[in-house]
Amino acid sequence: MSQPDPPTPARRGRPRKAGGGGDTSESILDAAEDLFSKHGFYGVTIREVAREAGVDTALVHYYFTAKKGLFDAVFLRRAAIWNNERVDAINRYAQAAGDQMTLEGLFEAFLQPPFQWSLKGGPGWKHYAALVAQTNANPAFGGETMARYFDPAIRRLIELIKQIMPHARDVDLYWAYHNLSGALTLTLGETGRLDRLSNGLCRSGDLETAGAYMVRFAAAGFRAVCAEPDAG
Amino acid sequence: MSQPDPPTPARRGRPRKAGGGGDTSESILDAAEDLFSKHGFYGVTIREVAREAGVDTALVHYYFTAKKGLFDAVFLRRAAIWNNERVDAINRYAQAAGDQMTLEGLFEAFLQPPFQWSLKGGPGWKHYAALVAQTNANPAFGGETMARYFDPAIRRLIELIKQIMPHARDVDLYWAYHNLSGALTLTLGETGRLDRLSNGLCRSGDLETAGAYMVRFAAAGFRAVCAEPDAG
DNA sequence: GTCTATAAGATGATAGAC
DNA sequence: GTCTATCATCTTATAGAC
Repeated sequence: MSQPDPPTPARRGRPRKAGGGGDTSESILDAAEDLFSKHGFYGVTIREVAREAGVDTALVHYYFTAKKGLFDAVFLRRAAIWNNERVDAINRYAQAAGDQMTLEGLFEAFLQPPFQWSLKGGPGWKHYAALVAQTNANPAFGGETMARYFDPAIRRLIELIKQIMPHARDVDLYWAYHNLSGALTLTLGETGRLDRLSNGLCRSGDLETAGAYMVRFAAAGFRAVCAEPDAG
Repeated sequence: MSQPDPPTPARRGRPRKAGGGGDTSESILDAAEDLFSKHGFYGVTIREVAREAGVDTALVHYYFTAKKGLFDAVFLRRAAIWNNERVDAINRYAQAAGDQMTLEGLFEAFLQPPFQWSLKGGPGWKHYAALVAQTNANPAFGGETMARYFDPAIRRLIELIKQIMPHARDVDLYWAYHNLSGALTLTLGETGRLDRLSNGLCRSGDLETAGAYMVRFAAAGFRAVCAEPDAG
């Protein structure tokens, strides 16, 4: 099973006064991504971002003008990659599977990029996944970006589901997706609540397992919800 | 189908300098509940809470000492009612259904209290539902309260599921619940994202519909995930 | 591009009068 | 219980030297 390339695993140690190129703004984005994903927009100060990035406060304003601009930049940086890869993954699967497509296969393809990156793409991708989850659950910030970048990938997913279940109604599909979306959101947040609830039986950081369950759970859910009505 | 009593629909117009009893602290809680549910802990200032409640800033400190204390009080106020009612609802259902229990019936009972209150319990309960959703997705605040009050109800739910599916393994049940929990969380947030994604075909405020889909989706998901393994 | 210095205002919290 | 007044701190943001 081909895994998506882990794109540019984020740098760990950050050089103060980095000698080389102009990657200062990247350091700032990395730090902001980390902090925003953990504490939300209001829970983070520009000073904290600057300190974490090892740069001066004024530089944050120099590159991103305002705090809101910084947040938008963080959210935008990986949005296209994230969603293009999801679209490519399900398209590749559709092409390869032909009329043997299954919901399970489709969902696996759809979920693999975020899960694999969150696992192996470096800390940046993990933080970004948590940020996406948070933004999906409360689109106060990033609502516009969310719609522009994320919706098309979801619509393409629904198109392909319709090839598998031609009888399914759009309403049913959207409500079904809503259930999947919630599960995905909660999972990418990796809150640790499941660990405690299950007395350590499940670990919310175990994304491989989480993904496998989610695929089976959602596939069955979609089938139940989109089933042909009793009579006709 | 008996609906849970909508307990104390929160007062709408708030009397400045309320003549009567000492319900100042309730006004403060109502205002804080509203604001915290929309903007999170850091996104709300004590001044905003005081203004919304029509009281002085100092009174917030008088009653709740600190901002964190205010948040905890908000989260605690309805936690016991919320969860006791969920436990009662599924116990009543189990009693009534006997060995005719179904996953669908059980989930419907489990979901009804929050959904009905969010719909008909007054604005306070709707705000509280959104706050619970937010806290479940990011337990930075309320993690302890979450565990103490919410976990027992979930454990009871899982016990009853085991009566329906005696073969099911605990790991499978917890991971399955995690999927349901995510869907529930996203739904109670009523973010409006589904409205836009579906071009208005679905409204995230339509909790009746959301609940009906969730029951069918989750029941099928649990069955798929907890199915007896192929061989043995 | 990067830093120092600082403006201009908001924030959580408290002391004390009534 | 409620309000006025205020503190000490932290906030975003900018102007300007290097």
